[in-house]
Amino acid sequence: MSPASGTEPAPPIWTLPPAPPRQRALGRTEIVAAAIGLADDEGAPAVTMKAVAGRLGSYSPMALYRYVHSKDGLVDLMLDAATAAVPVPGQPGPSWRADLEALAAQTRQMTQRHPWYPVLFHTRPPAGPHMMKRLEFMLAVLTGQGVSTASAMTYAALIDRHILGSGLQEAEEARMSRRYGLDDAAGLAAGLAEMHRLATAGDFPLLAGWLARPEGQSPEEQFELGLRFLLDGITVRLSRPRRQWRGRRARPADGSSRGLGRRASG
Amino acid sequence: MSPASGTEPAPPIWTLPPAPPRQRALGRTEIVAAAIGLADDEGAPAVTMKAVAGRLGSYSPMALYRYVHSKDGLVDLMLDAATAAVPVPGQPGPSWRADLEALAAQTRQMTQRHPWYPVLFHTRPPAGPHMMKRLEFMLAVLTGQGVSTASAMTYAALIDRHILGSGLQEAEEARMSRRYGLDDAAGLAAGLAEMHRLATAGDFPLLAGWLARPEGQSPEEQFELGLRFLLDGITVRLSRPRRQWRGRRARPADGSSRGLGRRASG
DNA sequence: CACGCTAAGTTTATAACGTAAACTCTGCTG
DNA sequence: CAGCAGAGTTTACGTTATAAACTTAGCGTG
Repeated sequence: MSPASGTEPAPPIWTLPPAPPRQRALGRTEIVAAAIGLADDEGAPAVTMKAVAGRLGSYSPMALYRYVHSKDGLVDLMLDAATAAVPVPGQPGPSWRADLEALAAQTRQMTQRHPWYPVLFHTRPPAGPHMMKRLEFMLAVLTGQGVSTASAMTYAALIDRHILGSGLQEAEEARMSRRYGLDDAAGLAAGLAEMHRLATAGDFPLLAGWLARPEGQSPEEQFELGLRFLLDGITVRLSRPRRQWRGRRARPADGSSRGLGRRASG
Repeated sequence: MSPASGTEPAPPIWTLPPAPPRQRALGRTEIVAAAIGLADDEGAPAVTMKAVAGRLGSYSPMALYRYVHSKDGLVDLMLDAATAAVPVPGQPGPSWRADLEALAAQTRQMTQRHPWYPVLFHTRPPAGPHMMKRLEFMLAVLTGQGVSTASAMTYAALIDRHILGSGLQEAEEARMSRRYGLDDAAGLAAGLAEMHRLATAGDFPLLAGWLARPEGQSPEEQFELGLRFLLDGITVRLSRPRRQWRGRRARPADGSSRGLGRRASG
């Protein structure tokens, strides 16, 4: 690199960066933000250590390890950071249903901002602090209506399953749209036509008919409908109290003691 | 390899395999069966081309490519083969609800035999012939009650979302149990205790209380409950017909025409 | 019988991934 | 000034999927 006898003049100093500001540039929050931005832009599989480091400047992939310990650690941080963005009230409000509807809507909006969330969620244990806070709120809302914590756990799990399942499905569709380029009409219609061909070949008239003109509820309507079904079901259970005035004593007959590793957060 | 001047005698011929029966040993079905067995035993990430080839005998990973074209192709075949194992009646029976309950139960049993199924399902487009057959049956059952194909699509999607979501959650728990060795008490309790510590540290009393004695509905009860909620919701919609005597003409006001890439199978 | 074609598998090579271990700076402090 | 610690890089290794070239077995045909 030394210009010992080169014909080129030495490059003017001021064209080079004035000095690498060697003062703890990197940090957990920056790294996680870069990873989230990358996942937002290009999807979950685009999150590689190299790509995240590159997005932060001219860093080597190994530079991240000092801060996030491993890729799984980075994913955990991403998930909890995204969860932190869904607002959770400090206390349940007057209407338990409104509370859960609002939380569900906020969570869904988060998964729409971060389509990778449902994809990565199921690859890691859900033990982040913000996930816990969110779950605690759901439990508070439900136990406030007199059900046991165990039942509240079940209801929360059903709701989160629906939210994440919806997001997962839409994330997959988005992924396929991306694969076939950004112009929908071209490749997407081709894939649809191929499916239609298979459906008619297999003698599936209803499916083929739908594929020929695929109309129906929007993802949004579908989400709302499923959520309504679940909340309606919970309503029935709440209005049929098993013990009078929200009895505090344990109810061992409520459910078997199985399901040790159960989890329910999102 | 020639025993030119070695002191060892030439190995007796009959200790060596008599002759490689070079007559089309491999085939799609064998490969897919091996991959499914591997995934059943060791989980979805254990399915690598090398491992599958090894399970079939002393094959090179590249031997599979002639038959399955790529790993994604192999996964597609695995998914459809597993789907083929859930029995689908040729015609809807007298009770639509019994039909859907039976199909859901059979599907769930399949996902319990193949915990990798929900994991891999969301990585591939659901266009396999047996998936289509299964979906066609659900559509037949529901449209037989007078709803449009579009609405039937929505209901089917909600049910499958619940089935696969349940399986996904349980698959994750199984994965964690495997990671911490097979003896539950040792590592699993430690992980639980760690979560409990975090919950108390974060001031989440309800969650901490539950973690201290984690009891509640079994996964089976949870699944049944969620399914009941969904079917109850669908029941309400069915018993409130929007058109008299299952009108055949299209109902464009049923839902917006959005949701082009929608899919609903399982 | 010799020839060559084709199907079936293997070998080799490449690019990308996560990450352990060793190394190289830089700036501060005793 | 010595050296120490923190920040980042380089190098290296084991995996993964898979393209491309090569090898071998068996069959049919001149």
